[in-house]
Amino acid sequence: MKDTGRAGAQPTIDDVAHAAGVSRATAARVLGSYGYVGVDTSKRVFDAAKKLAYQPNQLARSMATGRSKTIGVVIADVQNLYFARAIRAITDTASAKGFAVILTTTDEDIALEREAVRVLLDKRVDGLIVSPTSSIDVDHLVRARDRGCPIVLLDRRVPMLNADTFAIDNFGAAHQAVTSLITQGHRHIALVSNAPSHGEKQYLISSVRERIDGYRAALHDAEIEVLPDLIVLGGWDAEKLADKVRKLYASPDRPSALLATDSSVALVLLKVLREMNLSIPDEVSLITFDDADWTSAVTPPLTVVSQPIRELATAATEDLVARLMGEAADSGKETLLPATLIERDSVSIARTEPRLTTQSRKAGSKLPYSKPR
Amino acid sequence: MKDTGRAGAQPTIDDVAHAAGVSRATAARVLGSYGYVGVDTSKRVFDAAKKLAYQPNQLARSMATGRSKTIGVVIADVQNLYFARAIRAITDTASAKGFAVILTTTDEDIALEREAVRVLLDKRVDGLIVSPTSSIDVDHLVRARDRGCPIVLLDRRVPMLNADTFAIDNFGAAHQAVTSLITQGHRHIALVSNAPSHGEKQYLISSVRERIDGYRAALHDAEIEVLPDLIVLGGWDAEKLADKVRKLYASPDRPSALLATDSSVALVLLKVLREMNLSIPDEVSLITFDDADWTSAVTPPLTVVSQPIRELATAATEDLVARLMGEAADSGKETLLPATLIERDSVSIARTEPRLTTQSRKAGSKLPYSKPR
DNA sequence: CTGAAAGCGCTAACAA
DNA sequence: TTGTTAGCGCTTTCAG
Repeated sequence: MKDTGRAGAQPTIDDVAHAAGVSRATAARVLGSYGYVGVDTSKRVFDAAKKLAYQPNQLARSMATGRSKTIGVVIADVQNLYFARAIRAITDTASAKGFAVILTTTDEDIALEREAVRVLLDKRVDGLIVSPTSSIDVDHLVRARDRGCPIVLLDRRVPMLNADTFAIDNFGAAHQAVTSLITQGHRHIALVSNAPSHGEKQYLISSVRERIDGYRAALHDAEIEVLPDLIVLGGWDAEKLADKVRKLYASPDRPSALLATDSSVALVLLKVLREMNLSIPDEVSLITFDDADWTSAVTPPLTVVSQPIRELATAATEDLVARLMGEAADSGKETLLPATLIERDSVSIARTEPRLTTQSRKAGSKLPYSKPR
Repeated sequence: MKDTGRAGAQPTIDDVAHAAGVSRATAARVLGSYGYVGVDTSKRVFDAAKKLAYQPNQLARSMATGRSKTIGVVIADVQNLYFARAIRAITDTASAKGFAVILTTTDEDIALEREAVRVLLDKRVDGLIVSPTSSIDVDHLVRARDRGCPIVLLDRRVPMLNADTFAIDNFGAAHQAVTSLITQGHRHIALVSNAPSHGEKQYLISSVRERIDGYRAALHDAEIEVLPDLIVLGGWDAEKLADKVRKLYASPDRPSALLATDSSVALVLLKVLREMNLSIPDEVSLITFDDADWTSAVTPPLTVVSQPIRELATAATEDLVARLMGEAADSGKETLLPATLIERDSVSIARTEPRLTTQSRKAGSKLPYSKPR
């Protein structure tokens, strides 16, 4: 049913050896370029290989060497700007180093993350780049590491794991952003995230938790009270997040400034503010993490905390590869690259007049706020 | 340092067999759930496996069965909205079917595409989902298919390959979009793409080519002359594209409407129009392919041609998997899912007055077409 | 410098 | 029902 008398498919190294009139071991040596081989023998083998269009079977090679030249990537969702950029950087640098990338997605679900890691381990990836959903629910990661599968962490920390970690200084970045808002006179600043609110503080994704801490610290440093209601954790359903934000703006003391923990949150904010007819930056100032490509296309262009995503992911991959190549080094190192506050037009000076409440306002001021709905 | 006297790492199926007091074959049977096995033997094996935390080595399994339970994905760039959504759908449905996904990126470079396919073939992926850069430079794909690696195509066609293809009706979608513009009175409509202009028409990515054809046909149907200068192919450098658009708007007969072939082009357009102080939709109407999440966050919200990306990618993956599972069916089938024109606020009625030229204008007449340059 | 042979961990006939 | 035994394609001692 197949073509020639020969078997249906791929020529093996034996075929090449045969065609070149050498032993399999010799063929393997020249094809794998190791050991000593006579120059003319070598040529014969190469020729034979080319003629047969020989493609080494990586599976077999992996089987024999114990290394698959593959790294596993575990992230929440490729559609998220941060991860999209990260993955691009990872595949680029991995393939430059001769590694392929298996991609898995967790949707921030710990069960899916466990499953993903299991699959990756079964496939015998040489190492893992993960952006873990939880910083405490990490037994699967610990086990992976103990089985000899190196792990590097991206964007999020896992203290227990003692793995190399690549991220920005989230605390500092949030602190800086909030401080810049305070400097503009804002005192009623909310932080909005799409991380889920249920559970204890330590269940939060570490980067978000650190941003919250930075936010609190900045307020604290300015002697502004931290109001719990101004920290809104919406969960991953955009519509629910939107509702919470609407509620936030229905209350008498509306924030005059917002800090969004990522660009998809910013999108929700934009939508809600528009539907409530609140103008940026006149009525509400806004800063968001992540400089998505559209942030300067909206009106007004958004002030953002820009993360060096590509650099982080590249560094993470290089670190992992180095480790796989045997360059030991002790793990647990943290690489914190600087984030940049890019000031555009979504932040303005807070009005010096008292904030408007539901019932009254002063001349020269804006529209009365009407409870939506 | 490890547990029992056994070696450093992963327990093998032999270990399990040993621990359960059965032969390797039996252990394999229960673990692989095939063949007949006694119920209590089965239990013993399971227990042993659990106790040893046995993880089957997929590499070995692949080696033995000849199938790797892995599919390769070859696309241009994860950062592109279309591919990000597609990949999400692919990984989701693949993993639901028990397949892992190796991701490669070509950046629309045929050499990289070749390389990617080679790597994937070496890794013995069971099948390929590809969005090929070229519709004629496809020998590597043909070879892959001939080697027995099924291929399904996403977004783009390759006539020579006779592979199952999943896309929208690009011709029809573009035709519809342009027609809707014409209906609003526009007659000077440009199509803007970031596909590279060099080379012959057939070197264009097929989806873009078809959109251009649809654009021409719509104009033709309305008896509007097709001006070559109104088809701008910018290449993948955003800045160069921006320059071409600036040039387009520097000429006396500026288009009153634009069709962008994807959302990243739309972003460039937004930027240029803003910097030239041209307002949408008053001075320029705009429609773009792909309903990126930000399209309704900008001012004004953009009218878009929305593609059912997730559905397409899911269908493609299911098709491939079915094929891998042995469900033959003849290949070459084309699945064209409907795209939707979502009308928002970036299109308005063309002014009936003559368009303004830099120096003068006449009442009621059209602009004379001047051969640019 | 080259060849023979022993695996890597698993599957799949074929026997028992 | 279970065990024996070949491999899958490649790497890698160990002799020669």
